[in-house]
Amino acid sequence: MPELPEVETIRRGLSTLIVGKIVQQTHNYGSPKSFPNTSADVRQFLVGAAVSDVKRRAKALLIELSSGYTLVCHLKMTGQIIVVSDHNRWGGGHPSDSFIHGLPDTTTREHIDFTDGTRLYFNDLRKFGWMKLYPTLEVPNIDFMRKLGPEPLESAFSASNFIPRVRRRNGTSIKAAVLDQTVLAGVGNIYADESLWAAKIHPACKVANVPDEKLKVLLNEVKTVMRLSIEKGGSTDKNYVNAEGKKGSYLSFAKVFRREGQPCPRCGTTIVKTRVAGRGTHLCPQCQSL
DNA sequence: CACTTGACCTGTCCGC
DNA sequence: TGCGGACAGGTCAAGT
Repeated sequence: MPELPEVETIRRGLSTLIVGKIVQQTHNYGSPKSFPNTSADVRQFLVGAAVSDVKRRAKALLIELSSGYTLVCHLKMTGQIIVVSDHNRWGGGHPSDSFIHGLPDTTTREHIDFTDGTRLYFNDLRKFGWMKLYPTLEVPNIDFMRKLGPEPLESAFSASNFIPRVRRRNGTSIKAAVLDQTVLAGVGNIYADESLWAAKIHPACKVANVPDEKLKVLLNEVKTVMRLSIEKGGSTDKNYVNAEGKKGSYLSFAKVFRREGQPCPRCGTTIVKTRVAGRGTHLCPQCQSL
């Protein structure tokens, strides 16, 4: 569920909450793999290191350390990263911050303690997410990173760059192509549906049948939708929260996602939910004809 | 090679 | 009420 806007929201939170803090210890809650303290020789680059920066690439968080290592985190579907300060931990927090008061909970996989008493929780109900240490210089070369397409919000990523990339997937549906992280990075199911609706393209339409002009519109809509969502703190469908444990409000601005049975905001036709590219897909059958 | 489907997990919701 | 099954959707591996 965390897509680009959600991960970017977490990144912004982390950069104010943990940059400059020093790792004191880590604790694993019995999760078998994919966590940094499974190997002592790697863990030495975590404990004692200061957080120097927090970056994002696609849907991955990059927590850079003064040791020359980077903690790379992918939240997949249900991952959360929540930072709790001493202030909250000892009862000074706001009563509405129930996530914070309930931690750790049954979904907690790992926590990292900083020397000032701040604690970072990595929660993941479905255990698809991972957190791994890599030498910072090698991060761009790890398999997951090398295959990624451009960041949609980089101004240099224009239609002239996007169109040939999508055309490599001419044989598949436009939705599958937009979800393909090698075409462009960071779009997931929510923002694929939203941007295809905005561009008036049927998600099941073959890429080959979408004219360049429409692909150009689509890229612009992807950018617009992503920017709005970041502004709204991302989408909370079920369990996404930001680094302070708070929900995002983008879904109240969504036009089709999770709105099956409701009228299309553009033409009033009832929004339907179908299956495209193996995913639940929301669309307006009037605006988005095949 | 290009593309699609299933696996990875666990909680929730729906129908019987 | 309880139970089984479908579903949620990011990414990789396996299958067509």
